[in-house]
Amino acid sequence: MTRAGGTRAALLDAALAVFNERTYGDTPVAVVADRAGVSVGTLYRYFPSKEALGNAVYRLWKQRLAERLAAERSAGASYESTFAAMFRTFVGFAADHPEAFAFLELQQHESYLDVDSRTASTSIDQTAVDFVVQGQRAGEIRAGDPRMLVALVYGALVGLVKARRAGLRLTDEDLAAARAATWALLDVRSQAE
Amino acid sequence: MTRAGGTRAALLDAALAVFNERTYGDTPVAVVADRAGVSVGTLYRYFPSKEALGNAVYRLWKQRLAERLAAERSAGASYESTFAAMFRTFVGFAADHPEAFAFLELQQHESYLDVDSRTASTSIDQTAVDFVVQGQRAGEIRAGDPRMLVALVYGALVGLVKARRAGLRLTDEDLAAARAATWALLDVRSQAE
Amino acid sequence: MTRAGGTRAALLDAALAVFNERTYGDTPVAVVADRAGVSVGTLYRYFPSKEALGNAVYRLWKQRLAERLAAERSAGASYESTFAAMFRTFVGFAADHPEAFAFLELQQHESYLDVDSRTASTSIDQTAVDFVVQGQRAGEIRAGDPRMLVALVYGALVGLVKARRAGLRLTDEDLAAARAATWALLDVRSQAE
Amino acid sequence: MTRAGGTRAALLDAALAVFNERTYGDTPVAVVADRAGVSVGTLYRYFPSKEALGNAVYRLWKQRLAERLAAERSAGASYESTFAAMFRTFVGFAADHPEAFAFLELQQHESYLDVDSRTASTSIDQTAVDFVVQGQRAGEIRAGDPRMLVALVYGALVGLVKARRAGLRLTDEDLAAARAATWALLDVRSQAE
DNA sequence: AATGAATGAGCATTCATTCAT
DNA sequence: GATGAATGAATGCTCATTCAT
Repeated sequence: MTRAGGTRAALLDAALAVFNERTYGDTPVAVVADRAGVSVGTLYRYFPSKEALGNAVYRLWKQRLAERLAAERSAGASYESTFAAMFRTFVGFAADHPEAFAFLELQQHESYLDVDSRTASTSIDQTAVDFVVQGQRAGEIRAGDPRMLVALVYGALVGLVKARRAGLRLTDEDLAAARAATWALLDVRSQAE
Repeated sequence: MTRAGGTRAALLDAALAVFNERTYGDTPVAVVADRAGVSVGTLYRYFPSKEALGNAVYRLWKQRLAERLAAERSAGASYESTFAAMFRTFVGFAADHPEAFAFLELQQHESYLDVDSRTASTSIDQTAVDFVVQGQRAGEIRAGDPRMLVALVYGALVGLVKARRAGLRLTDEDLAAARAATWALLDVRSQAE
Repeated sequence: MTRAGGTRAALLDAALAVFNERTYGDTPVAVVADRAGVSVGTLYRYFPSKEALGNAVYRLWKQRLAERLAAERSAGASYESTFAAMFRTFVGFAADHPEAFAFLELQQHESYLDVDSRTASTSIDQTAVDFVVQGQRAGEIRAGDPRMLVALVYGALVGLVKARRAGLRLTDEDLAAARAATWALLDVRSQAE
Repeated sequence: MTRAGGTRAALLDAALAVFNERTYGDTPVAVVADRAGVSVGTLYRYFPSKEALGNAVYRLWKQRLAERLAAERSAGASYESTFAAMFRTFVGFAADHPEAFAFLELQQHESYLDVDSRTASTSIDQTAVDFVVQGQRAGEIRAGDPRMLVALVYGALVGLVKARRAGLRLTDEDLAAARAATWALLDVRSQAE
C-alpha cells in the first residue's frame, strides 16, 4: 500500500484513517503500521514515538485547513460574502476530508499535543478573530467579545459537520440555509435593536 | 469517604471527577475506586465493568440535563423567551456542573456507549427538534431542516462552553450577547428576505 | 513456589538467582517472575520497576555483608587477628551465598544503581578504610594511601572468589595460605626496609 | 573517519570506545558503525555478528596485553625484579589503554565470548602461573596453589585499576608502594614462619 | 459485603540482522 | 563494495478483571 508520496505519507494517511476508526489513544501503533503496509520498526524510523506521529497528523491537517481558510480573505469583498466563502471552505474541507476534520475537531488531543501543534491550531482562531474584529469596525458584525463570537460560529460549524457525520443528509439548499443561519450569528442586522 | 448517597453515588461522583482530569480511556479503574474511597473489588460489586460505569455516568448526567431542559417549555411563552430560558438552562447547567458538561460534550464516547446511553442522548435532541418544529409552524423560527438547526445551535453552545473552559472569561453582558446571537441562528426575522 | 517470607522475598530470591545465570541486563522481568512462581503483574506490585528490583537485591545483600563484616571488629584483638576474622567472614559469606557475592562483585551495576544502593556499598569500604587507618596508627599496617590498600585487598579477595567460581578447588589449608598472603598486603613487617 | 588501519581497524577502535561508554550489551551496533564513520551494512561486511565484533575486540586487546607481559620475563633477573617489571607493564597498559583495560577486566563477557577468546584470556593466566611455579621452585615465592596466588595478585591489580577509575588519584610513590604490597602477596619472606 | 493480591493479555518501543539498490 | 531502509521478535510495563479471604 505504499503511496506516491512515500512511506512517511503512507503512515500519515494510515494514521489518520485508523485514528478515526477508534481514537488516537485506542489505536495500537501496530495497527497504523499494518494499515500503511509497513512494519512497526519502519514506523519508528519515520516518527520517534506515537505522540510524534499524532502531532504530525494533527499539524498536517490543521495547516491545510488554515491555508485554505486564509486564502479566502479577498480584498474588496463584503464581510458577508467573505464569510460565505469561508463557510464554504470550511464545510467543503469537511466534505473533502471527513476523516481529517473528524480527527481535528471531534477528538481530544490535550494529552499529547506539543507546542507546535497548539500553535498551528491557534492560527486558525486568529484568522477568524481578525475577521470578526475588522467586521465590527466596519459596522457589519455585531458587537461582543470577538473570541466569543468565533467560538459560537466555530462551534456551530463543528455541530453541523458532526450531525452530518452522525447520518444527517443535507442538500445544497440545506447548506445554503445553514450558511445564512450561521451568518446571522455575526450579522449586525440580526442584533436586537 | 462514603457519601450520603451511598457507595454507588460516591463511585459515580469519583468517576465523573477523574474521567475529567484525564479521559475515560486514560483512567484506570483503580483511580476511580481510590477517589471514591473504596477498593477495586467494591467498584466491581456496583458496576460489572468499566464500560458499565462509564455508561452510568454518561446516562446520569444526560438525563439530568434533559430534565432541566424539558422543564423549560412553559405554556404561553413566546418562542424567543422559551429559547432564552433554554439557553440559560443550558449555560447554567454547564456552569453548575462543569465536569459533567465537559464529560458529556467534550469527550468521545463512541467506543463504549451502549444503546440506553445513546437513547438518553437522543432525548435531548428530540426536545430541541420538537421546539424548532413548533416554532417553524408558528412562523417564528426560520425555515430549514430542524435537526440541522438544532445541530448548529447545540454546536454553538458547546463551542461557547469549550471556549470558557479554555480560559475565555465572559461577563453576564457577554452571555446575554451570546444568547442574542445564538437566537439569531433560529430567528425568522434574521432570515434573508 | 511461594516462600515463608512471602512474595516479596520470593521475588528477591528469584531475582538473585536469575540475575546470576545471565546478568541483570540480560534477564527479562518475565523470567524473574516465572522463577518466583508469580506473574509479571505481581512483580510490579512489589517493585515499581526492574531497576527498583535490581537495587533492592543489591542493597539487601550489600547490607547483609556489611553487617557481617562490621560485627568482626572485636575490642582487644590484634589487627592481624581482626583481619583474619574479616577475611574469614568475607570468604565465608562468599561460600554461603555464592550467588549473592557474584551478583555484588562480578557484575556491573553502574547503569542502574541509585543513591541508596551506592551508599550501602560505600559503608563496607568505609569500614575497611577505618580499619586500615587505625592499623597504620598502631604501626601494624604498612604505610600508603588507605583506600589504595583497601582496593588491593578487596581486589585480591574478589579475585580469589572469582577463581573459585571459575572452578578452582581450594582446601582449608589453601584458604589459610590465601589469608596469610592477603594479610601480607597490609602487614607492616612485609614492608621493604 | 576512516583510519590508517582501514575500515576493520576503525570498527574495532569504535567498538572499544563505545562499549566502554556503556556496555557491550547496552550498545547498539548502529552506534558502533556511526562512531566508525561507516554504515551498519558495512559493519556486517567485516564482522558477521555483534558477538563476533565483541570477540574480536576482546581478543585483540587480551593478546596485546599478553604480548607485553610475556616480553617481561628476562633471563637472569630475580623474581622480584621480574615481578616489578610485570607489575609496571600491567599498570602501564592500564594507563596507556584505559578503555581496553576497563573493557577486558571490568565487564562481563561470559554471555558471548567464544572458545578462541577464552583461550586468549587463559594465555595470560598461564604466563603468570608459570612465573609463580618457577619462583616457588627457586624458593623465592611463597608456597600455595599457584593459580590461587595468581588470582590474588590479578585481583589486587584489577582492584587497583578499578579504584583509580573510580576516582582514586595515586602518585608514582603510591604506585611504588602498591607494587611492594602486591609483591608481598608472593614474597616468600612475607610468609609466616 | 468488602478487600486487594494476583493475573496475563496488550501496548509502546528497541535493535540485531537482512537485502535491494 | 557500501548503503540504510525495512523487518519483527523481544522487552519493560499497565490495567481491567477475578477471587480467596
